[in-house]
Amino acid sequence: MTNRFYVTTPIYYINDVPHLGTAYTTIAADVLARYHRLRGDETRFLTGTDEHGLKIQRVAAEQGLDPQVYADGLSAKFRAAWPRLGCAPDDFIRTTEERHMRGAQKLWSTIKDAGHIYLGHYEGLYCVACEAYYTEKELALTPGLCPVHKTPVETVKEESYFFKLSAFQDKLLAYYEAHPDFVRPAGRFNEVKSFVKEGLQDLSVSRTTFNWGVPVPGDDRHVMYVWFDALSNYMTSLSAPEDNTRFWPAIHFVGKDILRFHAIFWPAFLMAAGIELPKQIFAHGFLTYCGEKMSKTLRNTISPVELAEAISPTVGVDTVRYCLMRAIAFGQDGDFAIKDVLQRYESELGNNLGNLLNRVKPFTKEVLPAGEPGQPEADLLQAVTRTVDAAAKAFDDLNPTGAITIIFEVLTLANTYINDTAPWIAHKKGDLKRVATIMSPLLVVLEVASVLLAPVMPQVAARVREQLALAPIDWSKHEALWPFTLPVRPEGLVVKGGDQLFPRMEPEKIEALIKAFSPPPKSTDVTEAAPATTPSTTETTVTAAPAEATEPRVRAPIEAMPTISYEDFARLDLRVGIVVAAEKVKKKDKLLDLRVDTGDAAPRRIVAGLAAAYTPEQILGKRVVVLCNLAPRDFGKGLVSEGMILAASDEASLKVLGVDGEKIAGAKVS
RNA sequence: GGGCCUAUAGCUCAAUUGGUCAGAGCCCCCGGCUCAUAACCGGGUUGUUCCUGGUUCGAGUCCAGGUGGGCCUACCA
Repeated sequence: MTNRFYVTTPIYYINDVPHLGTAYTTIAADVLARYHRLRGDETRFLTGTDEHGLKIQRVAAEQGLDPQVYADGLSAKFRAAWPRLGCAPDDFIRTTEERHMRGAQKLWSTIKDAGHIYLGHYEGLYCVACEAYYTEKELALTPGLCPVHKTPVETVKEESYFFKLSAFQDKLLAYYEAHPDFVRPAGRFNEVKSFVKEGLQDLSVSRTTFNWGVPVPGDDRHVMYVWFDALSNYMTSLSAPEDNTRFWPAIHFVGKDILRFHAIFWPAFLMAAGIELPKQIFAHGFLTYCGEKMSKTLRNTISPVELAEAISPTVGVDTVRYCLMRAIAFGQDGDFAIKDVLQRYESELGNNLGNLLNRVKPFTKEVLPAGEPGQPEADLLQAVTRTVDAAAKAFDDLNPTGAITIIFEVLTLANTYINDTAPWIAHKKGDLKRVATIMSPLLVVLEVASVLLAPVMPQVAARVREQLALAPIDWSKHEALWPFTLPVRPEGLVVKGGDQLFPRMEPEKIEALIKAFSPPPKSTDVTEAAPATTPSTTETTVTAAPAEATEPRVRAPIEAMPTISYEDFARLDLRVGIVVAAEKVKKKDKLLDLRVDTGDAAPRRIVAGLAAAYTPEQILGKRVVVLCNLAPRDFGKGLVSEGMILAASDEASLKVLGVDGEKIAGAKVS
């Protein structure tokens, strides 16, 4: 029986460029796909691009382009990037392709016919960049602005189709229970489970506010929600141009940020359609680069392709692939640092692997008749056999990091073996038979390593084999390793040799690489904006969100709101208030429970989301501006707020409005 | 607030279901070798396994509580 292996990456949204993060996912998928090909498994590796959505439609319009033309250009960048990183997907799907749109519509119709999609209404504040609605509550700290993008949200009311996600809560939990490896690593699975246990709401799965998407079957006014559209790619790729549905179910590689869509929404869609669920969803960790979070600037600056080409035109790509797989335990967060890459290039790849090949060459110019293997030879061959099994087991367990570690251990053993057997002594004596005996297992080590490392470093593997005069790797099935049989080299075979695989870098080159691929200095535009300020008088306030600080600060365009009359304004009962009591609300991180004297008979209670910006002590006694005739708001447990304290906010902080001088409580504000 | 993950040598990380002196690489020191990319091999130094309790014949591993770091989620008039 043929084993099948179907691995997918997310389809990448084309408003971004291919960067280290997406490269990591894609390379990991490629490594596993290559491994399974070697095993002779029928293998399919899918990646692609997600091209629909309001955001693309708008940007294209701004540039005066047809959205399809715009998408064509960006998608092509992704398609071109992967081969340059040694990745060879079997299919590259685009959500704007006819075959995908047809397939997504078919999935939709199946789910609708089964009664799991219904027509309703959705009203809310929408962020174009997120493709998501926000509740007003979610925007309290940044009124009118998306908390993620800091751009204005838009009030949108639309008719919408809904998916009955709520109906699948129990079925999902039951499925999770029955399939303990459905999501890996286990910790991530726990997160998914607890999210589902907290309750699922029906999901709005269509939009009418734009038309750059897959039309809803039978209702052209609607296009599908991007996630419905996007997730279906894993199936639609299998149906066209030829029938590959036998590959289903897939293993989905995803970043942990989009795990929820893959581990909850997607399985629910599939259940609704009566389709088998994915075999597994593997959430890998996030990378930092040289210890820094992946900010927008970093993403744009640090190009994995350019790094690979700068390291070496021949083995740079494989070096990057190797380091990504080796340095970061697959599934965990990790750091990718240029210094670490150069270190591993020299030490592990150069000294260990490259040098091993090099020191074998002088004794194996031609394969000569060998004598009976002694104990050291037998031991080394034993180790090789064990390595093949152990490495395969690691790869099978989606643990490329472990596989690499195991393979390099046998290389160290081989180096030890040469030291111990000292072939140069026999060589000097002219005992060529002894030399051949010693060399024989070393050639086995290198040959086996060339196959085992091929998934990670296909180019390097090819070069090793070329130098050893071995046939190229058979990517449809490399028979010799599984089950493992000792390779026999024909006597008289001339070993080609060749250049060093990983030539030592000049110190100048190392320095230049470190310089070129170090993270750019952090943006200091905030201080630059105030040139008159000398450093000594600069405030040393600790800003609240260090993660955001690394992002370039782009001032969001202020969208003018509709004009109102004076009468409208006069309806606001605005007064000066004095905070006379303040305490934190228990169990609510951001809420302060305040008593404010607004000139009424008694201080009024106001619950305000200010705790992130003010401690009770800081706010106590402050003169603030209060909107007094706002409808009361109940926070539950008897917490009723009878007004609102005006505050100004930007992405950095939140400050209440004050009053100059000593105005009395209750003074009118207009 | 609810939840998840994580903490092991100077650095990066390992330690099958609780079971022999807690290991490896890098760095550093000493020695060996000279085929090889000043490479290779051997030896050595470094640990309160974050803290406090508990279960057990036995805990890095399990339990409870705490601390640091990361993340998911909720409240935000």
